[in-house]
Amino acid sequence: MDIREIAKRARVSTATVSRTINRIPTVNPQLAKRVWNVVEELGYYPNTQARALVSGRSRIFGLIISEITNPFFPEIVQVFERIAVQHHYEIMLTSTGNDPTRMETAVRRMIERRVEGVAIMTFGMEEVLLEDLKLRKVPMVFVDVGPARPRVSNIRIDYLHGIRQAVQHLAALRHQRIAFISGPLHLKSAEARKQAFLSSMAEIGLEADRTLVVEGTHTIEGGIAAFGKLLDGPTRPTAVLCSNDMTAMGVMRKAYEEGIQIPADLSVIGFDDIRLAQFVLPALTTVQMSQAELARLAFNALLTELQREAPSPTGTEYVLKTHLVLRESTRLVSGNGESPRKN
Amino acid sequence: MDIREIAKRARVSTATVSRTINRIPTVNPQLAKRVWNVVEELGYYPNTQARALVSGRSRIFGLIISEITNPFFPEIVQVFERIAVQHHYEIMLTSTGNDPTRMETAVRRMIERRVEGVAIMTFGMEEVLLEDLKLRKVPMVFVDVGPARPRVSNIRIDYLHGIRQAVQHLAALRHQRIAFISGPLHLKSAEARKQAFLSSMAEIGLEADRTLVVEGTHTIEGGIAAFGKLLDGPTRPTAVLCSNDMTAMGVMRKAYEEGIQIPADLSVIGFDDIRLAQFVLPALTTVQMSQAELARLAFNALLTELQREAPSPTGTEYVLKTHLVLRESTRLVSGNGESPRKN
DNA sequence: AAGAAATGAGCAAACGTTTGCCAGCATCGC
DNA sequence: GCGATGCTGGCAAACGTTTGCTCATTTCTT
Repeated sequence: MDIREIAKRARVSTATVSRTINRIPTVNPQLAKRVWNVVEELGYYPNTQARALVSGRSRIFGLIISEITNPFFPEIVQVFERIAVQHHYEIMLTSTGNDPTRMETAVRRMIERRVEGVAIMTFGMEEVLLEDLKLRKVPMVFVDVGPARPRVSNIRIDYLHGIRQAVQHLAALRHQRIAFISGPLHLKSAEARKQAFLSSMAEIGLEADRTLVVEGTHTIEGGIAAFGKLLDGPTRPTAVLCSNDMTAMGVMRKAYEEGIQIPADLSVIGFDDIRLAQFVLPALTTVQMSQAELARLAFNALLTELQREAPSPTGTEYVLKTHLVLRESTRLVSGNGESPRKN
Repeated sequence: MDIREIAKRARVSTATVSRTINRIPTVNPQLAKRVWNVVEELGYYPNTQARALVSGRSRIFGLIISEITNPFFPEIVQVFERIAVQHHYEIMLTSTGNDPTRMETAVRRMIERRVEGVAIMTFGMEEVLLEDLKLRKVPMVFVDVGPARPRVSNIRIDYLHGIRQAVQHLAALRHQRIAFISGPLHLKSAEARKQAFLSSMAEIGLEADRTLVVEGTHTIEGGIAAFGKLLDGPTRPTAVLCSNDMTAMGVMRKAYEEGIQIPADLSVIGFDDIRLAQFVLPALTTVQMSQAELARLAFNALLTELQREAPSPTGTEYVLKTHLVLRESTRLVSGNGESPRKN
């Protein structure tokens, strides 16, 4: 059941049917009515691939994330999808697990489907893999890569704002031995968060003890391991700031196992503010980076680039702010703030 | 840069290029080599929409879930996607939030993209909305709807097995006042779980106190509310079995607020075994329903139906077993098991 | 050695739309 | 009343593939 069938039954040409369906205003309302009736009656749905083929527009955006099972991402997906649908776009989703091979095949599949743009929400991926997309002049949007380039936008996260708030909050609660568990440091974003921590500490005259800065993996397991390392280290922190909420959950888990009470014995702050953060016990004080806003920015970046006639020579940069949200996992440092000895 | 370009440069016909790319064995290896070289050199990627148009196969499966932000679903999506890619399928994902309108537009979009099949992993959706898909003879797979029909498969979840284990586990720990927080009862699957609970109780001669069976919403918030109702009720449970893990997390949250210790004062069991269940504090004893397995079953159901020449008149039914996994949130009933009075 | 069968490659017709161009007709200005 | 000007709607050519046929060439059969 195609457009010709409709045309025949409505006694018009296929051109008119096409124009009717696309709501092109030049068609006589009476004819349009005839067409719509037939469309209705037959339950006709236009074939998107034919449309895409001739119009050269697939109406698909690619969305690359690192792991859908990481609670940080579903919200991004949700919002991105919702906006996409509103704009009559479909989204092609892949989680690459930060595996270059999967990344590569994902890019290939996207090109084959002729995506009109792709959002790479993976927080620091080897850009080499995206060469093919650049070649084909597909608009892209990254988060946290260097300066934007023609046709590729960048969303810069203002880590400093939120992390500085977190550090000062901790300082206000008289914490001095503040630990930081970073993400995997080969990710630019992880490095940036760490730097933000370091400079926030310096700013208020607290020296960041080297042994209190350890690397995690942005996972619960990583948090458990990292906090274990901290506990085994020479000085025990009274507070720990984590590079993401999953890591913080790992810390909480490990603390639970070791009989360390949060927030009585230890304050912990997360990063991201995933929805779960508010339901964890105790609810997690964390630095919010709005996933919804991120998704919105990314989609708009793509759309904007698409309707720009000449690509701006420099590309556009967007900024997303972060800020602290207070909940239950931080408290005034206990005792005199002296280092409790390990047993 | 299309297939004609390749053909010209390799001095063959487009037909040969097409056959080469599709690895049709009748083409002379020498020609094939020439073709591949040009393909390589030019970085040619075939246009999927053109392919789909002429071949009549979109190589897309629809995947409908209720809410991607519900931690139960990402794993399904992940596994489903992975298998799909292996089979050179793309997936078109939508979360409907159980909203009929969104469901409707989702179905429409899927038909327009000419999906070859759709998996409805939504645990009980009004089937009316899928009429259009049935009309077009698109294979479908449901979970927990009635008997399978031609072209639509059904995955039946064997709730009884796991829930019976859970109830007996609780009974073995001397619990008598066992509460049950169901899902929203308009969902068939929620109803089925409740029935499984009731019959499991009956089986071991425990009467299920009516005031101990309350309805939740399959969310944390619902769990909080439901457990609140339980606490306000005439008899306090010593254990509560939840219709999903989110609900259980709500119960844990509320218990935390009320100063009720888990598992010391209250045992709680979840359902689903989402990954988070093992990281919650204390780790949640729960009935596992493997999301990976579910995804696998669904994909295979679709694929099988697709390569069946004549649709089996009856449709196929698959079964997914559930079973209890023991963790930290259950314990021998405290005290004498007598009802502690509310204060 | 000659005809039959098998093999391999090309021609061209689809697939279901959109859209540039043209023609028919009505309207308008004078 | 007649030519010029606008509107509408139709014709047909794309879009980039796949694939049924056909035909030339090679290999087999006897």
